Amino acid sequence: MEYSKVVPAQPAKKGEFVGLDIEMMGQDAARLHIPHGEFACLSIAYSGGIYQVTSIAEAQHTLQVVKAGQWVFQNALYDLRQLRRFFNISPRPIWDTMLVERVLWGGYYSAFALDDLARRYLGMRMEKEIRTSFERVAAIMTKKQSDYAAKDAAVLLSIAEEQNKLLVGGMKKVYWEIDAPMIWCILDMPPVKVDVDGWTKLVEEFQMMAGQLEGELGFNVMSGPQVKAAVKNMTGISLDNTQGLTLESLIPEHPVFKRIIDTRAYRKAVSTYGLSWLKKNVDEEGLVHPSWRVTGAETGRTACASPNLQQIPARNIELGMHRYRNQFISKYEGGSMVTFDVVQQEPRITAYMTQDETLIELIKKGVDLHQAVADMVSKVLGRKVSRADGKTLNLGLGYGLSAYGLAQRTGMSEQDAEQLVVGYFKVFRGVDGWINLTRNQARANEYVETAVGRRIHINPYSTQAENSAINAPIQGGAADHTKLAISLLWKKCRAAKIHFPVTMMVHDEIVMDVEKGTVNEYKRMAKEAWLEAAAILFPGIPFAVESATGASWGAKLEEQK
DNA sequence: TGTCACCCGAGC
DNA sequence: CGCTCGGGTGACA
Repeated sequence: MEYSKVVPAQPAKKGEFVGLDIEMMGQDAARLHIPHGEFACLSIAYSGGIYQVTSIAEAQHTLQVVKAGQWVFQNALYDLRQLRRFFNISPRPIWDTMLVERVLWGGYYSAFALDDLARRYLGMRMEKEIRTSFERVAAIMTKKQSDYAAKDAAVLLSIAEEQNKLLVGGMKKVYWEIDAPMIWCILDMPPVKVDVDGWTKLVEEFQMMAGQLEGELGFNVMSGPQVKAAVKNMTGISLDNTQGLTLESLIPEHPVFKRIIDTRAYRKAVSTYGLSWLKKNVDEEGLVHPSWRVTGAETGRTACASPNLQQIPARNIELGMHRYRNQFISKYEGGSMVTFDVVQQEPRITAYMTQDETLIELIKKGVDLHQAVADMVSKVLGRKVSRADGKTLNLGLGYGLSAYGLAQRTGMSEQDAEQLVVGYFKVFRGVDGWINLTRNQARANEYVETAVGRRIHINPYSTQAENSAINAPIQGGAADHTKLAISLLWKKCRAAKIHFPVTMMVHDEIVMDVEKGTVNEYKRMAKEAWLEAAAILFPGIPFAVESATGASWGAKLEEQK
């Protein structure tokens, strides 16, 4: 690998690809998303050659030399987050090979690391073990490591050039208008503050309940075999599986089922969300630094890990599990947590995709959708349909709706489920038509698209192909909406020269941590962002958002109680 | 003792 | 019936 150890002199031409890659020494592999470690080098590849600089000052200068180019990173969040520790970098469009690859091949490939891309586009095998060797603490890089880093930058450049031939039409728009701007949003997301004492007390409470209940039951509720044996012994019932839904359907048969379900909830509360959660995820200042992913799911949804803040308990209010959300508080003196969520996001997107007149009419009227669907299906079937069934239908639609699945989820017979589905399609002809059309498209193209053209590949050999074909454009459309809204809000904040307050993104909800006296300004901007994004992506469909303000993230749930 | 498949369940 | 991340269990080396 031929590269020079001096700062490049020749400025990058406007818009030309510039491969950039940094290496850090002595990092902890478990928390790569939290900036730490020693800067080792910045490698750079462009028309002017391949260079490698080993000091922060040279790195800053190098970026100035290539500032006119189109910067290319593999997982830009990592590199930019590190570089921003040392000097300011103005937001600019970034070609992130990993993110572009997800836009191009979401649902087709499942591996998006640099060596996967190198093999895919260049037929090249990369040596993984050198890459991981950077994690070990060492004073200086070996020649081998240095060569490897330089090669990374050159490879990046070549991959970007290949991807550029493919990124066209709707995919180009999705990347530049939705996904790429999210890089800067995530970089600017502040950490989240947790009330460690409150959390600890909660865990102790649940710990006691778990121990007490499990002691009374006398077996380990987390063990499938033990639950099956105990249930057989106590009730004579042979369980196929021990899932919550299965146990729930048996509650009328014997009191043990409810006890198992509740005990499991307490066990979950103290395992996944126990003291180890605090120890692993909260720093000395009570702050949590999660790892957000611009595109975590094949459908385009974001994802979050270490910890995953998109799965903090909220629903089991009966047992008080939602109180975990009360522990997420403002880090400002007198500050507030402001949540904003989209009301019925997926049904609205379904209405846009299907252009079903009946569904659009219901949304325009702003009625209780679950009840309205129940009433209308009830009318065509000539029998009572509950609001709960209406809700199941609305929700199930987003999952690809099948009578089999509906029956599985609700415990109703497959015949009843089939009847409900038939009734639903009689009422919503446009939805029926769109589903058939979309499934045909999936078969013909092996991909489906969201409203703006995000492509999600569908594996025709998967048994779930039919359902995924329906789910993907709806779930993906919702992801488009949320990400676009967040980037619009980020732009508004920059224009107003105020900090970006979004600490969490939970699919159809954002959570902002705002300083005292700024609630109304942020609320106005967030609402505008949600609605502007909806008007861009789904014109003609009215959208509604709801917000709640309080001392914690749980304010919304406390209101609903 | 460590690794892995599997099951389960938290969120949307 | 869709998409995630993460923990516990039990089998196996």
